[in-house]
Amino acid sequence: MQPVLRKLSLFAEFSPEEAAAIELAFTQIIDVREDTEITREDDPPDSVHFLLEGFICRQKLLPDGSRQILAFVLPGDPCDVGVSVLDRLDHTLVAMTDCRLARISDAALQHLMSQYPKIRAAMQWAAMQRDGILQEWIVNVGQRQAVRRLAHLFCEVYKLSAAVGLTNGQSCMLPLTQTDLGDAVGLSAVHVNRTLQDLRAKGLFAFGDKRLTILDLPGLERVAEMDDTYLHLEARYEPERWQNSARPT
Amino acid sequence: MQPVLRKLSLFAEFSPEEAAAIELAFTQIIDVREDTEITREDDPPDSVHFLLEGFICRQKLLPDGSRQILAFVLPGDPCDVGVSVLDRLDHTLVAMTDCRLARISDAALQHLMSQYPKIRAAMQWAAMQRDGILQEWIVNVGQRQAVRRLAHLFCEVYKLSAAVGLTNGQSCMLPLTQTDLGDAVGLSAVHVNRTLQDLRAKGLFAFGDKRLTILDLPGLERVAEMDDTYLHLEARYEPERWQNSARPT
DNA sequence: CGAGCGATTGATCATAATCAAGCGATGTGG
DNA sequence: CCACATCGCTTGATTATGATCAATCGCTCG
Repeated sequence: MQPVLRKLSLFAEFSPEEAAAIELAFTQIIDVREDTEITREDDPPDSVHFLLEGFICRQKLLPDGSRQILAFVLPGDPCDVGVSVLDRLDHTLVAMTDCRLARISDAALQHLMSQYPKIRAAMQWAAMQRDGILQEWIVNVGQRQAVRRLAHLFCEVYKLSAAVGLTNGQSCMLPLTQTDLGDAVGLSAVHVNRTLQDLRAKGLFAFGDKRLTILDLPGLERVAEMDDTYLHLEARYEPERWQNSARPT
Repeated sequence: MQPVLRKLSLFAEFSPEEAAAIELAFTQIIDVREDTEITREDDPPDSVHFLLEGFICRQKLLPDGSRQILAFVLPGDPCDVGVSVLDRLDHTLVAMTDCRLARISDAALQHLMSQYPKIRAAMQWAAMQRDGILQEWIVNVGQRQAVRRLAHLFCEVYKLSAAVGLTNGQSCMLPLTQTDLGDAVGLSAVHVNRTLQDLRAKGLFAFGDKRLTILDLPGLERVAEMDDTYLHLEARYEPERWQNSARPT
């Protein structure tokens, strides 16, 4: 199944017509090589990208050269929804692997959503999930200590991957170096290394070869104090809330 | 002017008709007292709130009792847009002062946006600004050291307040204790206290009596390494991108 | 074979947390 | 009206988490 459709299907069950509309909308393909910055300058500013294959980091650089990773983009996720209203982008997208993207014009996306309220609702759900993740990252970096922080990140990535069927057995893609991990959770690479050793010693997971393998998910969740409400993986489309969304109360 | 209209007007100039539509949509008023948790349980789940007066914190509590503040909600800002698609809320809203809110049904909001593309664009702009702020908070908490962190927060609050005319001279509302500040930037209250003393010694601002007074904005911005691109205060509605938004390319 | 990158280790340093106590203002009940 | 409790701010002393600096090792790749 098409990755975007697979992602949105977590929230709503789509009719064949809707599924076809989604598949059709995402036919313009762009391939990007590993380590490329995916800026939008070279691209019409009235379009939006979705990731089909690969792994992307949203990140920001500071004047002193340090880097903060803001989010991971997994296949099926939008890269830059909504940015067309903006004057200037405030972050960078970096391909951590070779990636395949779908480009869609803003107008086409608007059209898709106005034709199919269910698709609009699903896109909104995806945006809410993204916001929830951003918020949880603030919590992670602001409150948790190193071990918990990394464990939490691993839980999150694994659960998101598993939800859209991107796992092989107990493992999922995580093409990051220890330095990258540090930039994601606000720790130095050295400390990440030592913290990973602590965690590995507990036999909760294995991390290497660009993959994360979960050995003991409940154990990892306990260490992470994971409460996955914020991923909203159980949210489902409730038509009665949406079918009359074009009329006021 | 109505706070929501004032906020959205940062992005787009509204016709009298559009302005009237906005004013009309936000007529159902709810008053909330200081220190109240604004949950949505007592309220229809198909509605959304906007803050008209007061100051609200979005926050999350951890199992060990620690708290992370995720965002500030200023007059004119939406409190909970989009949550109607969710199964469960993943954070709490707390009124830091007595507040006045406007409630609007999801359907009415959808109607407003479908009638007026400019209003839809402005709402999307507000959402993008919110996301940008969330991202910058991750950077703040993840990368910056204490002095910079607090300075950055102060710059942000002041600039956002100033943009919507919520400043008196050089001062704006900031009804937080030092403990609250700590929970916002991921520092202990003790360390906030000491850091504030450092900053005060530089004569950049004054903070007390629930207000923040800026004495030297350029100086404060320098300390904060503030780059306010992420607030997108210069973004403006470009009709050519939106007027045909209902048709595909 | 040499260069470069990522992982690893050790040693030292620094930022910020924690613990503990005191102070001043405010508010409340006797 | 006073005694007392509470809250927020402040200060000092100590601790700890994590950063920084520096070096080594293994691996891949040109």
